[in-house]
Amino acid sequence: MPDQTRPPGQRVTIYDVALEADVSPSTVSRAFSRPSRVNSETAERIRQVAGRLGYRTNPLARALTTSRTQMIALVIADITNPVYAEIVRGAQEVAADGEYTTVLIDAQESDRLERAAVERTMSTVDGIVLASSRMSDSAIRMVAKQRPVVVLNRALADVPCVVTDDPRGVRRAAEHLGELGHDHITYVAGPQASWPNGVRWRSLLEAGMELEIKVRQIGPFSPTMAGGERAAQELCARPATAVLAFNDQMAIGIIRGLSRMGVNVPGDVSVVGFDNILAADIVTPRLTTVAAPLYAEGSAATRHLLTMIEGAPGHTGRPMVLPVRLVVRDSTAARNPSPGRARPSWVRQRPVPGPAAHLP
Amino acid sequence: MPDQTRPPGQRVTIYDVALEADVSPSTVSRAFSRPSRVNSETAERIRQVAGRLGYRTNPLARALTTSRTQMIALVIADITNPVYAEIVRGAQEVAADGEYTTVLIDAQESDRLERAAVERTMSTVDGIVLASSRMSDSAIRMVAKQRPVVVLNRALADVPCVVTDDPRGVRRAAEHLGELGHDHITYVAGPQASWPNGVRWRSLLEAGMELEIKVRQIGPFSPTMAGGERAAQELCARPATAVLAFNDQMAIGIIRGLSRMGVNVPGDVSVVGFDNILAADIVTPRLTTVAAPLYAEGSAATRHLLTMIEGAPGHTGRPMVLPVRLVVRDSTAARNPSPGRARPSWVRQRPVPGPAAHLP
DNA sequence: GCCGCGGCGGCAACGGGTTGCCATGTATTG
DNA sequence: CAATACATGGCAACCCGTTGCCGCCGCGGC
Repeated sequence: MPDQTRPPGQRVTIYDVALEADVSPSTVSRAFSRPSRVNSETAERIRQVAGRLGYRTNPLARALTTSRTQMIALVIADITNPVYAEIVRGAQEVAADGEYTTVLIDAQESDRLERAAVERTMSTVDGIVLASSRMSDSAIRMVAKQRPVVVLNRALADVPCVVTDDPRGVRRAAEHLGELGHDHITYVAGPQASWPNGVRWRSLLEAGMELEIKVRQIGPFSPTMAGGERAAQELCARPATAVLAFNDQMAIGIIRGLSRMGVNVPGDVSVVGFDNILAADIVTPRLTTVAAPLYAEGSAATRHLLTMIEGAPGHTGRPMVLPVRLVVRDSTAARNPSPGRARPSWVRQRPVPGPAAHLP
Repeated sequence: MPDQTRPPGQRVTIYDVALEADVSPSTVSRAFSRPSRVNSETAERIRQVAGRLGYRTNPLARALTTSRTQMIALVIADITNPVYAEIVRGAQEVAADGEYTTVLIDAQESDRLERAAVERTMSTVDGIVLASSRMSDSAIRMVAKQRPVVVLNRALADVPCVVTDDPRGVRRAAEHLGELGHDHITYVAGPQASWPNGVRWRSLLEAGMELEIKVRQIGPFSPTMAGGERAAQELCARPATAVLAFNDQMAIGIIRGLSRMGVNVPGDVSVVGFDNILAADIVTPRLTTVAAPLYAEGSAATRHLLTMIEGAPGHTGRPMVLPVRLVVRDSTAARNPSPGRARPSWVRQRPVPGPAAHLP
């Protein structure tokens, strides 16, 4: 009886338990991984002994043969962006329920960093959720070939996807602005590598067509408050009465930038954001925005991933689309009539006509 | 020559490489893990073959013998709280530099959840950073006995700690309010399980003593905007002209709650927060707050952890303390003179005297 | 010519579970 | 009562690297 109270400083293994419970190591193993495969009394006894000895199965050793680590990776574009907090929550909730641990990877808006991190982590996890990936389609497919992958906020053939109904959100925003008398909407673009950015712009184009509202695009800008403030400057050069921003952070930056330059929101310009982050409710004026079901995005994607890991085919047909809704607050208002002037009253510089400029 | 182009669908192992390079598996292993131990030409040849075959060493198998997974865990109290974003950034930066992957765990402000997650993850990681842990001291020590641990935002004997100079921050805030004519400061407490919460209150007590400012405490409240709004209600029952909140989110909630009730900030009440989150700069009025070096906290803690993992003793003497600074913005102002009245002008209810009430 | 030593590579024993297959004993069936 | 099926448990191989130790070889020293 070598291990009376506890083996010295070592970890307790199935061998220790086996010795103590007077069975073979394989039986101990089975008592935990395939309880039906062992007599229930024996199993109970083993569990008792294991509990007494403080045995915990070593996940690495298990993973070595089963190649299942019970870990999934969640890759997000920018942890600094509050939208991801809720997504992470949703994902972790589902993962924890399924006894999975989540490895969070912050890509810092960098294609390169993201690839490197994914590369490094891939072999250690059972599956990957790519939330707002900045990688190329081909890179994603490459990854998907080696591990179960679910892509969030991006549609991609042959890979399971979860997206939000951005076209509908944009449409609702456009309708809202149209009802307020705006006949021209400026889209302030976010990162080109962002898939929703393209969708939102194209949806606006389409909505503009149907609703007979003129649209144009400026940008791209960084999807942050600073990016929004830069956009505000450009907005002065090419004035507008209604702005749809790629996301809330930019929208807030735009409001701040505009205010600093003496432009009144929503008096002179209406601003609509995207995401409905917490801060949208605390800026002045409170931000009208398209709300996405963040938590649901994270949980849906993860749930889907887990079923794939469990062996389900991972239907790659149509992407799963989650509903959005327009939250109307105080940053949008009826268009300033500015009688007798085609351009809003706050224009000081000569408006620059023509299509939007694109930064390199 | 069994594996011409590539073995069917299997992973490439050192055995495949060994066969192809005509050496023994151990030599392949050494070529990667101890290059000096093998002839440089042989090593080069092995590397060539490995490259051609697409060999990647399996981190799990390696971990099994070396018991080093190249992963660390970072446990945070609430991913919804933006302070942690920067901390995570700092930690991940350092970790990535050292070729470590970060497992992020969100404790959701729950002692129980945190313990469970740590328990589950502990055996898979080489070390743990506990940022604002809600666990008990003894639970933390238990964990620290099994793995290298660095604690952030909490001081604890026998465990390496990184903290911010909150006493100094509180002191500066008190001085600032004192200079504005406030002779009474109300501390709005956050979670009791939060270590800094205690420190901040005690520091305020002390500062009040020295500066001859009366202090009291209300709460605890949840460290969120909602918690702040609840606090605002209580503030109406026990009015104050100067408030120090546990953190920025609560401070923002307080401002909103007060505003809604017709109380002017900073006209009637000055509010100071803690952390300097991004939103502090976008509320109206912009929030005066004690700024902590978030990024540095994360990176310092992680750096320390990595040295411990590399075998350094992990000096457990004094905790490492990081400087803070007071950022004065618009939520603090000279005390409303309210001539002829001892209580601020907005008091409608009879003030309740005596020490602060504690919620259970 | 013999000995010692350093460089290099291989053998084999791990690490801690998992699992296919077989042996035993008991229950069921004809 | 024989034959078959099933429930249990053990054996041993395996997952994929890592590493202690040993052997071989060539070289320099005495």
